[in-house]
Amino acid sequence: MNDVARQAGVSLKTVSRVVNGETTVDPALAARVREAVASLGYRPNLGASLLRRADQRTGTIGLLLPDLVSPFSAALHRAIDAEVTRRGAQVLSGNVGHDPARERDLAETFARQHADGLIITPVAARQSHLAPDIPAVFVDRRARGWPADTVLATNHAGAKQAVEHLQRHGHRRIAYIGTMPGARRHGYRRAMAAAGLVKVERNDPEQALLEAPTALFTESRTVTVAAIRALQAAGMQRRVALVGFDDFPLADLLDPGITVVAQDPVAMGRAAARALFERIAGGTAEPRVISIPTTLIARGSGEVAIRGS
Amino acid sequence: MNDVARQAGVSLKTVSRVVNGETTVDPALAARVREAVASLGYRPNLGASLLRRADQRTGTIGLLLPDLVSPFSAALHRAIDAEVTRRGAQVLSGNVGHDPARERDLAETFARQHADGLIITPVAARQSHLAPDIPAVFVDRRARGWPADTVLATNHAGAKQAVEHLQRHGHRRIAYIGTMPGARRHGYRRAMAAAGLVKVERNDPEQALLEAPTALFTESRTVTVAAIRALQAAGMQRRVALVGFDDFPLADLLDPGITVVAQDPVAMGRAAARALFERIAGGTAEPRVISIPTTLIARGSGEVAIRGS
DNA sequence: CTACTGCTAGACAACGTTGTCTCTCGATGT
DNA sequence: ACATCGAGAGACAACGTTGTCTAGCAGTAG
Repeated sequence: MNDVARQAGVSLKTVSRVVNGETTVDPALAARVREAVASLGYRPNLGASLLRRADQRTGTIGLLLPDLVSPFSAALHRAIDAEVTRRGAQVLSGNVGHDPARERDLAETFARQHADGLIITPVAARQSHLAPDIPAVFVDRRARGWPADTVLATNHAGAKQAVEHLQRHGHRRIAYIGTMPGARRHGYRRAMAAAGLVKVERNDPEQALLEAPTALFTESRTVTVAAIRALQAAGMQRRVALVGFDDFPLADLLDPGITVVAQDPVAMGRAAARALFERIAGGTAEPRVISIPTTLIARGSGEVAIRGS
Repeated sequence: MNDVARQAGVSLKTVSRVVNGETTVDPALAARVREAVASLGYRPNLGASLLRRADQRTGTIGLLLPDLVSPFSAALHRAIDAEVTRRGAQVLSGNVGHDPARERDLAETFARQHADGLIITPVAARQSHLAPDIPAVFVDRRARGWPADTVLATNHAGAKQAVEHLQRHGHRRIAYIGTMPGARRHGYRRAMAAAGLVKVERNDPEQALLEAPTALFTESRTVTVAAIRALQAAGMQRRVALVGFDDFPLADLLDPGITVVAQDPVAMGRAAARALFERIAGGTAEPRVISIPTTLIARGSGEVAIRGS
């Protein structure tokens, strides 16, 4: 900035004024300054600026996601990005990859980079490591040890709806496939108990098929795909019904099309971004949970007829 | 830092030493300092540190991708992330979304945040806007106006291989579907010309099918999926052959499985990260192009028998 | 017992920027 | 003609940190 001032023949402070778009500068001087800025390739030092400045905003939002490859995360990212960009800020994202240490490191990095706020799908056991002075919003999972707005799909209701859908199609031996505790599993249990049916819960489709179920309900996209493979390998894709939690691309092009409980990542992302901007603006309301409804999309695999045994 | 020094009863500089892990501090003092740091929730100011510091490294790599939703980008991101993390640095990524202005803004942001380097899939017409003092590596596309290492798939050879594969299966009316100029289209033309066949190039599968081709070669995943839909809609998925450029999840579960020319995003990401670290370390070799081979994966759609017409 | 060495810890300046204060100069009102 | 005012521009300090220099002190050799 010194060099710019020298080349433009003005004081340091005047350069600062021009760079910051203050109006109390003679247009002729301002032009000279801008010219010097361009010719020297001057770039303001964010750190120094932040150091001195009162308003600490950087226009940057940090996004921490556990899995970049998942279409759900990707859609969420895109929705958040759209909403944040619409408000003139930027999203920088980091890949946590289910590693608690990386969640901590990345959050720390964003904090040091003076992100205005964070949107996080928590993977660590507790989130108490987060910087207390940076607003955060959680999405897709609940956090622990750090009260903040949380955006969730209606996991329990969605799972219940999926199982009831299978029950309506006559299924009574419905297996749950998945490895996580949580609302989806709980929704399955609730629906099965309500109908007086025996619960069958397994970690993977191969194990589940040993129990001769007539229908499968899968906890997540990964498991759904594993189940499709297992059914195709056994040639049973038209004999055993399948409903998966979480939609995915090409689900409609498979044969049969895969019936899913679709989340709404666009609405979730938008809600998360909005909640975050409210916090950044100084909102101090009690932390709340925002629920985004799921939708059952019937495509065939969830409606295969039950075999007379 | 002042507060920490006061609480620990030491000087400012000693706190600095402890925070930076210098060894010339009495262990007892260091322990007092660390305790004070923890109890006050002190977080060093990156900006101020960078301001004073000689070594300007931040351990941060910026990644600019055009499309988060594409499995190729996601895989690339993951591979880069793995390689960068392995070297103790972090990746922060931004979604450019095919918008040249956002490419510029995000690159600018990363520059201001003192990223050590950038990995970019260029979308803008020219990359001359990039900060000259920050090493950059391009991946998946060539840049213009900014010489740097570039990692590319063997697009020309891959396309040629795909078309030759179809020719070997007896196809003579092979349509190219895609909208971009470039090496893939050029590879198609080369292979067709070499076999003395008539080129049919169209923007979308519906138009291409009007020409009654016996085989389709699609330029990218998006187009491949559109072609699958079109073929299924017309019930022709077993009569018209299809080879797509770029692999995608579930390609093997479709019926027929989709034959593709697979890129190797893992190798590409790793190569890009390695090239970048060489530049960061001060490598000044002539910019080079690193080619990563593609592989044809036969799954059925590219091998459907040609109908005796 | 003195001079020297080695090591720890503090004082001070400087990094690049901006908030505040002050100065200059021309315009306005009486 | 004189006092007053406002707008534009510069001087200066301060933000939080670290590189450099120096002071203090204990241990060691002569």
